[in-house]
Order: sequence, then C-alpha cells, then structure tokens
Amino acid sequence: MSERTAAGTDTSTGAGNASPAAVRPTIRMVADLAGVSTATVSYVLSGRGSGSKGPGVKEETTRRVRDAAEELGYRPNQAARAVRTGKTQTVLLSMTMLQDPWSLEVVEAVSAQARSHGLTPLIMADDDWNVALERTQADAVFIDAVKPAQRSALAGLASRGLKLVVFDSTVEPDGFDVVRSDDLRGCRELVDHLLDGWDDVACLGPGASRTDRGRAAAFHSALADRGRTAPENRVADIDGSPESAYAGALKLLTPEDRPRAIYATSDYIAISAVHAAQSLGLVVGKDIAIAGVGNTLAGERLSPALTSVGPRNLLGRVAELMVQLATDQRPVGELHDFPWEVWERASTGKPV
Amino acid sequence: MSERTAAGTDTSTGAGNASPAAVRPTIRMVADLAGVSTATVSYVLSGRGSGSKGPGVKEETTRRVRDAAEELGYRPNQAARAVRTGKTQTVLLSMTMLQDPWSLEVVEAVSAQARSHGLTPLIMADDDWNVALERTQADAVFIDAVKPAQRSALAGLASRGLKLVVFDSTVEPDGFDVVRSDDLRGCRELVDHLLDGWDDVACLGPGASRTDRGRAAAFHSALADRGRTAPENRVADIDGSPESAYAGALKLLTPEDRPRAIYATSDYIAISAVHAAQSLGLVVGKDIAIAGVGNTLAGERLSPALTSVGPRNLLGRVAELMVQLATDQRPVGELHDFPWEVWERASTGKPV
DNA sequence: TTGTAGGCGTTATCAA
DNA sequence: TTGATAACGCCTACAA
Repeated sequence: MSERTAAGTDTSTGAGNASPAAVRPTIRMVADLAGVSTATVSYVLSGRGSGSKGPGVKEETTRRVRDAAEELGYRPNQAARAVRTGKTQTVLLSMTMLQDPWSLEVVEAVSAQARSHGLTPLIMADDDWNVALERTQADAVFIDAVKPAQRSALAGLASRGLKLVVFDSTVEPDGFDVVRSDDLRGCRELVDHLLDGWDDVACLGPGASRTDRGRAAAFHSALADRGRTAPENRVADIDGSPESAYAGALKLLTPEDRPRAIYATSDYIAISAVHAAQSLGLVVGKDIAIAGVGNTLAGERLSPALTSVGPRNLLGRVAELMVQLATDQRPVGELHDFPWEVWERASTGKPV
Repeated sequence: MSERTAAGTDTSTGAGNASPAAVRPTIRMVADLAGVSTATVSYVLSGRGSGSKGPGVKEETTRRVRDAAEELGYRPNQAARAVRTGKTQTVLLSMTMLQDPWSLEVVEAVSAQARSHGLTPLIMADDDWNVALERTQADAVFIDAVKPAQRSALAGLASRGLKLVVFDSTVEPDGFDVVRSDDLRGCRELVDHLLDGWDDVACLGPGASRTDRGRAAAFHSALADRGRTAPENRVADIDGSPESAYAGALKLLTPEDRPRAIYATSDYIAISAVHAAQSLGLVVGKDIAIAGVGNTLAGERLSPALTSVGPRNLLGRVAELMVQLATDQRPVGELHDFPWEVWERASTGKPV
C-alpha cells in the first residue's frame, strides 16, 4: 500500500494475480459497471429502491446493480456513510469489569437484540472511559458504572449528541438515560423471607466489591431487627472468586450442625454453593435451601433453579432501550427504575 | 433532534439553557470564531502546526485556535476523518469466548499497548464474525479462533484492505497475518519433566474444550512411552469451570496416598488446584508440585508462582504486532511462530 | 505563515 | 424511474 514495491519497476504485474490489489471498489465503480448513476446504486444497495419508501427502481436495473456490486465485491464504506447520515449502525458497551459474569450477560443480551436490528455491538473494556468516549460515534452507549470523578463528564458527552445509558444509582438523568435498580430493599426482602421459613440461615459472602458488602449488611440488619446476631460459623467471607465461594460453602456445610439455609450475596456465589452442597451429597431444596441475589439467567437455568431476588428481565429491557435510542425511536434523558422482586424457585424447596 | 418539540412553537428557548443544543461544532465554526481558515485549525488541532513536519503555525494563532476549540467544546468527527485518511485510530479484537480468562489477558495486553499509541481498542464478542467484520473499518483486527466454515472468508476480508491477525494453527497466511503457537510439543516436554522429577504424577483436566483434551493426551502418551498407564485415581476430568477444577483437585488430594505432582491442562485449572491444596493445609512446591499450561500472567503472579509451559511473552508481542500493523509500520501477510518453553517456578519446588 | 479549493465515498434533494 | 449535483466534516496540495 503505502510501501513501495521492493526494488521493482513494474508494480502492476504479479503473474495475473486474481486479487484486485487493495483498491476498494467504490459506489461509483459499481455505477459505471452497471451503467447507471451512483444515486441508483445507493438506492438499490441500501434497500431503499423497493418498498413504499423510496423511488422504486426498475426490476431489471436492480438486478444489474446487484450483479455489478457482487462482481466487484463492493462493500459500502461505513465511515463515508456515517459522515452523511450521522449514524454508525453501532452500539457500544462500556464495561469496567469484563471478568464479572454479569457483564457478560449484559453483553449477551444487548448484542443479541442489537444484531437483530442490524446494529453491530462493540465492547470497550476500560474503567477510564472518558477519553475513549470522546471519540466514539456509536449510535448508543451503555455505561455500566461511573466513578465519582467521571460523574461530571456525562452531561458533556450527552450534549455532544451521544446517546448514553448509564447504569448507576448515584446519578440523575441529564441529557442521558439512567437505569436504576436498587438492590438493597430487595435483598432485605429476600433475607426476611428466608428468616421466616428457616430458623438457621447462614450468609455466604460478601466478596470484595462494595455492592456485595451492602448485600451482606442487609443480612445482618434483618437479623438485628429480630433481636438476633449471626454466630461466627454462620458467616463465610470470600474473595469473590468462584473457587473461594466454593470453599466457603464447603466450610459452612461440612460440619454436622450445618445451617438450614444459605443466603449468598450474588447468584454466582450461590451457584458455587449449590455445586459445593451437591458434592457433599446434599439435596439442594430439601436438605439445604440456597438463595442468591441478582436474578441472573445463569441462576434461572441452574438445576435446581435458583431462588433469587432481582428485577424482572432487566437485561432484556436495557437491550430494548439501547436499540430504541440508537434508532431514534425514543427521546433521551429518561430515568428507568427497575424494582426488585423475590423469585422463589426450586433451590429453596418450592418446585419450579 | 429529528423529533419535533412537543406541541411547542418556540423550539429555541428553554430558560436560557447553557447547553448549546445538540449541534456539534465543526472545524469551520472553530475557524470562524478564531478568525482563521479551516486549514489552520486542522493544522493546529492535529498537532501538525508545530514540529518539523507541517507548516509551522504562529504561536499566537495557535493559541487563538485552541481557545476557540475549547470554548465551543469542539471534538473532531472521527467518521469524517476516517473518510479522508482511511484510518479510524481503532483496533478490533474479535473474541469468541470472552468468559475465558485467556481472552481477557489478550484484551488487557493489546488494549494497553494500543492505548499508549493513541489507538482505541474495541472488542467484538461473537463467534460468528463474518458479517460484522465486513463492515468494520478498524485499522487492525485480531481474530482469536476460526471455525472451519469461516476459513475461506479470511482472504476476502484481507483483500478488502483489512489488516487481520489470526490466532489459529490450522491456517496459513494469505494477505493476513497468522500467529501460531503449538502447545502440544510443549505440553509433552512439561509432562516429561514432571515424570523425571516425581514418580507419582496426576492429571487434572481436561475441561470441555478440544484444546484441553489434546493437552491431556500429551500426559497419557508420555506415560505410555515409559510403559506406564495412569491409574484411575490419578486422573480427574472436570468441566472447565473453576469450581469443578477446585473440586477435582480436592478429590485428587484428599486421600492419604495422594500424588506427588499434578499436571493441570491449563494455568487456570492449576490455579484452582493450588487453592484447593492450600485449603487442605498442603504447602505447594513442597508437599505437592503443581504445574499448568499456558504461561499466563495470572499464573506468574500466583503465590507460589506457577510452573508452566508456554511461549515467551506471546501477548506482548501480539499487541506490538497489532499496533505496528495498524500504523503501517509493518507489511501484512506474515507468519509468526511462538515456540513454547517450560517455565519452572516455585509451585514445583524451584524457588523464583 | 496562512488561505483556497478539491476531494474522500456516501446519501438526499431535485429536476428530468 | 433515473440522473445531476450538493452536501456531510475533514485533510492537504498548492498558491498566496
């Protein structure tokens, strides 16, 4: 390309190579080959040549254009298209903790929805997104967490025309959308439910995160409100990794006088606990009740299905929101609150 | 924007709102405000106004332009820039298994390098990348796996001008780069090394993947070549998850007559095994030797550091390659072979 | 040292 | 039903 052909004089030979060098065919070349104007090619190729919308193009012309495009291997230049239309056909997910399974569920949910609408989902893994988002031109951007120092940058990005969906409970809409989903009230509800049904409930977690610690606090305050405190052997702190969750669950469950129920501070921790219990020969939902937090897909799919607390279909609705924003089917700047509910499933005894 | 202001007549008021609507400032507005031409703005803002390269712009003018840009909150339109220059300042990582920790290491390594060169790293999580890559305009693309059906599409993408780096050992360069790193020979070397030093070696793994099964096979063939076969209680199949690795390791290590060394089919499995051993009170590197495969950062950072086998700094070199390709500092179409070596560390007894 | 002007590959508005 | 042609925002010879 920009390199000079090594020491050669004739650059265009090459034994009749089939590859058309690195010259990318443009819409004009297609037009020339098909014997029509670039406008017509544009109509045909952007699917606007037929249907009720655009200026119907004749069947025969359509075919000629398609053939020419095919023959040249034409692919539209997205950058040029974006300059003209202001759209990139792209949604961006800014994920600070890609190693977190929840992030992957978000990615999965939004990607599926986006793809089905012709949008390309892209991920940006950087907790310091300020710089990178300045440049992006995605049609909609999801931000999974905002650090205090970043809070002020959001409105600026939005005023630039970027459509932001911010998942954070410490922030108010201001030209961008906010998805809020308060977990603490829900956690408390779940713990109360467990304490009502089982006399001896243990807490597995928290892991390292602040979120987890808040969820563990809900356990202790629920106990406190009943005039009780948790014995030491009914609490297992872990570091957040699946293995340490597994190990922590073993520690809780191995002794003879094991608890009757386990409240885990996330679904993923709960899933590890279910596996640990099963490895000890316990029947989950009968010998031991286990519940998690988050109402994740992974928990719902587990066998036995995991009792949990969380919003109804949060991911699906976020995905839908992203698509609607990207396609201008919805105004920006709204607050979306997803209340939490308890989902009782087989892992605490209730059949599915 | 394209929505009409609800039932209102006057669209421009709004109580003297500070935000300049959603009209994005262009280079021309900056020029007008600074009282110079767009060319001068372009020179200044792309840093070409000073230095030996471009047409040195006067100090005073530079300042005026900078101020104007600042005041308007000007941000260059990447799409327009891309049309002109053919570069997007972006590298794309196509990752089929984002849940795999190795993928995250790739992301981490390439991202860091890319960012330090002013390139924005983006991730695409879709094992079916054919469609999406057709549209992308990234300056370089990393592909972490190619399914048989996708093999033929690679050359096509490359001939379109895309710079591809394909990580796959079943494919030859053809207008795109290939990174190859044969693990089997290395695995065999590691197993031989273990068998030389310890009489009783167990195998932890494989997980679900084909890669893992090949690595387990290396264990058995090494044994076979010495006229031995692995007793049943010296092999633990797992499903690839950290918990099952942990559980598998417990099963190997809990009985009195435990093996003296464990060969795990990946570093991540090995790390789970180290944790399991430690939870049993064993001193890894003394009571039990544990080795993994892949020579990952996570293993190197473990305590004790994990003996492993793998290429020297593969990720760093891949990252460098991506940047060089993206910035046209290197021709396309090369084969990069990264041979594997055994890295003996503290987890098998040798001090760091 | 700065400005003019042309062009990158599209899409969209007209007029034919 | 189709074709000229003017943008879109930016970069960059070249001229001044």
